[in-house]
Amino acid sequence: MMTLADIAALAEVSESTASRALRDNPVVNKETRLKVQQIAQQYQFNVNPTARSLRTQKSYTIAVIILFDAKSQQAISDPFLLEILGVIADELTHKGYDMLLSTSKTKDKDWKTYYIDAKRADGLIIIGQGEHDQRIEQLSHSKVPFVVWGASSGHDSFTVVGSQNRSGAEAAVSHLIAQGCTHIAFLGDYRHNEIEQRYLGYQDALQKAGLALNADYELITDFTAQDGYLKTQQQLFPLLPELDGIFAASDAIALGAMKALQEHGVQVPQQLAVAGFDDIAMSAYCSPALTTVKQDTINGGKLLVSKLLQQMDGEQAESELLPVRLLTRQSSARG
Amino acid sequence: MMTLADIAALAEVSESTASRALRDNPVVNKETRLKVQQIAQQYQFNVNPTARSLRTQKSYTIAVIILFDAKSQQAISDPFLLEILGVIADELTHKGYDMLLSTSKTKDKDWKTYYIDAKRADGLIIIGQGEHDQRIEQLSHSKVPFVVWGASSGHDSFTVVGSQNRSGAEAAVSHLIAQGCTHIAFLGDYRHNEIEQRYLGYQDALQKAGLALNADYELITDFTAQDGYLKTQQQLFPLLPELDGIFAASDAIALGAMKALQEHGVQVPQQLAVAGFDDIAMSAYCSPALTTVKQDTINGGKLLVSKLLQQMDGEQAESELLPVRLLTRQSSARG
DNA sequence: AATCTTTTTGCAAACGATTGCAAAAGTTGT
DNA sequence: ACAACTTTTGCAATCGTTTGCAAAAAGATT
Repeated sequence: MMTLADIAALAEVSESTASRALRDNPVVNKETRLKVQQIAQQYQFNVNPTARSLRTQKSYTIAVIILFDAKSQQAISDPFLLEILGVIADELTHKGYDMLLSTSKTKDKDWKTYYIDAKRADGLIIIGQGEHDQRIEQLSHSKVPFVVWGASSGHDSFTVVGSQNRSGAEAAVSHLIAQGCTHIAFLGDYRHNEIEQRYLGYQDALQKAGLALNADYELITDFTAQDGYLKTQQQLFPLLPELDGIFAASDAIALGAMKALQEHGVQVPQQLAVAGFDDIAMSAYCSPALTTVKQDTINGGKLLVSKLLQQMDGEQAESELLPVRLLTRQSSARG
Repeated sequence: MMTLADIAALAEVSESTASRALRDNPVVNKETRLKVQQIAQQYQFNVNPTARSLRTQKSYTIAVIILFDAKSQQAISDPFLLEILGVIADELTHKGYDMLLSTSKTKDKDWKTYYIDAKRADGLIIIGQGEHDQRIEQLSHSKVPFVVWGASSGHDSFTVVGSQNRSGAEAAVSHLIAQGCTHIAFLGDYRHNEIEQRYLGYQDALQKAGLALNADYELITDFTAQDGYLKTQQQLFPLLPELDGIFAASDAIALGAMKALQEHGVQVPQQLAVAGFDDIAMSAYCSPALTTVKQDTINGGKLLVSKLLQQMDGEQAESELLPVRLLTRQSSARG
C-alpha cells in the first residue's frame, strides 16, 4: 500500500505539499500540483480515509437509521423503504459520502454518541418517525445535522421531508366519493405520524362531501396485509350491506382487505370500492388492480440528502412535503 | 469529548495501561483494570473508532454490496432483499460491526481498493451475483474476506450462501405435476445464476415425471410483475388450450402472469395452476393465494455473517445452500 | 540481604494524513 | 544591489489510539 509519504518522495516534495497538491490547493504551484497528481494517478494512490478522518474530524459518512415500529417490528411499507434507500445510497455516493445503515429495533445506542461524537458519521438520515419519537426530539436540541423522513407537524423543530399524506389521502377518498361511495372505512394506525395525516385527509374528504364521520368505520390496523385481512373480517363484515368503500393507509393493508372481501363474496369494486397508499409493485398486478396514491420516492431521497448536506454546511434547511399522485385503477372503478 | 488520555489521568495511570485496562487485558492488574473501567463508565467514555482503526488497521465495518442487474437495474426480488438486509444488519450489530451499504449499479469502484485497501471495511458481503460476475471471480484471487449470496456452482472458488434453488423449484414443479398439470411453462431469466438453478429444477421435475421439455414453454422474463404480465400475454396466450401450469422464477413474475390470465378469462387454478418463488408478503393475500417456495432468509443472513467472520479469523468457510419450503396455496389447488 | 522471577507499568513509536506557521525562493521596484 | 513583497515550500505538531520493549515493582528463593 502506498502512502502519502511515498508519493511525496516520488514527486520530490514534502508530504505537506503533496497533501495540498492532491486536494488541488491553489497555494501550491500549478506545475507541482499536476506533477503530484499525475504520480498519484499513476501509482493508483488513494488517501487513507481513516487517517484523514482522524485528522480532520470528519468521516464523509452518513448514517441512515431505519426505525421499526416497536410493536409490529415492522417498518413502514417495506417496498417503499427499499426504493428510497436505493435513491439515498446513489445520491450519497454521488456526493462522495459512504452510507452506514442501521435498522434500529428500539432499544438502541444513543445516536449522537454512537454516530456523531464517535465520528462514525457526519450526519443522520432517519426514516420513519413512527409515533412521536423521544429520541428525535432530543436530537433536535443538539447540534447534530439530521433529517427525518416522515410527517411534518407544520412547526417541527427539525427538518422533515415527506409526502403530502393528508392531501393525498383526501384525493383518494374524494375519488371514492366521486365514484358514489358514501360509507367509507379507514384502515390504518393513526398513532403513527404519517398515517395520522392520511387519516386526517380521509376526514377532510368526508367533511367536504358532507358525509358523516363514523367511529365504527375507523379501524386501527398494522402495516401488514395480514392485519388488513383480519380486521376486515372481524370488523368490517358486520357493516357490510351499508359499507361501500375502503381507504387503506397502505397498499398492503388494502390487499389484505380485498382478499377478505373476495373470499366473502363481495364484488370489488361494484359493491365496494377500495383505495390504498404507496403504489407498491404488486398494486398494479393484483385483481382488481388497486387504486392508490404514489409517493415521489426519487425526489424524496434526493431532498433528504441535499437538505442534510445543507445543514452540514451550516445552513438552515426547511421541511418539505412532496406532492403525491393518485393512480386510479380498477379497484375503485364503479360505473 | 473525553479521550483516553483524560481517563488515564483520572485513573492516575498511563495511557498504555488505560488502553489495556479498557480492553480487559489480563496483563494489567485486576484492581487497576476495574478502576479504569469504572471511571470510563462513569464518564461515558468510548474509544474513538477512527483512531483505533488507524492504529489497528481494522475498521470493524463490513460492506454490503447489492448488485443490480445491468439491464433491468433491478435487484433480485426486492422484498426478499430487504428482509435479508435486516437480518444481516442485526447480526453484524450484534457482533460489534457496522454495516456500510452500497448499491452497485455496475460501473463502479474497485471493491478491493475502495473498501479493503482503504480500510473502509474488513470484509464484503455481496448480494445477488446475477450473471457470472467478473469482479467476484477476481476478488477470489485476492486475500479479501468475502461471501456471496447466490447460487453455488458446486465448485466455487469463493464462499457462497444461498437457497437450494434447484430442489426447491423441482418440488414446486413436481407439486404442479401432482396436481395434474402436464404442460408447464417456466418464466424467468436463466442467465441469472440463481434463476438458472430454478430452471434446472423445473427440468428435473419434468424429466422425473417423464414429461417432455418444450422450448416454447420457456420464457425469458425479467424480475418484474410487469414483465410477467407482458410475456404471458405475448407468448403464453397462444399456447393456452394446452398449457395448464406455470412455474415462475419469482412471485412478482407469477403475480403478473396471473393478472394477465385472469384478464383473459382463464381460471386459476382450475384451468391453469401457478406457482412462484420467494413468498413475498403479498403472495398469501392475492387471489388466488399463490403457491410458492419460501427461502430461509433468517438463517441465510446469519450464515453470511458467520461465514464472513470465520474467514476474517483466517479459517476456511464452506459454501452452503439452505433448504427451502414449498407453500401450497390456492393457485395450485386443482382438486 | 542479595539474586532471580514474575507481575505491572509506562515510554515512545507507530498508524497516515492535514495544517499553522515560519522559512526559502522568486518578483518587483527603486 | 538591496529592500519589500508575493508565491511556494517544508517543519513539526496534531488527531486518539495501540503495542513492543524495557524499566520498575513486587514476590520468591537461597
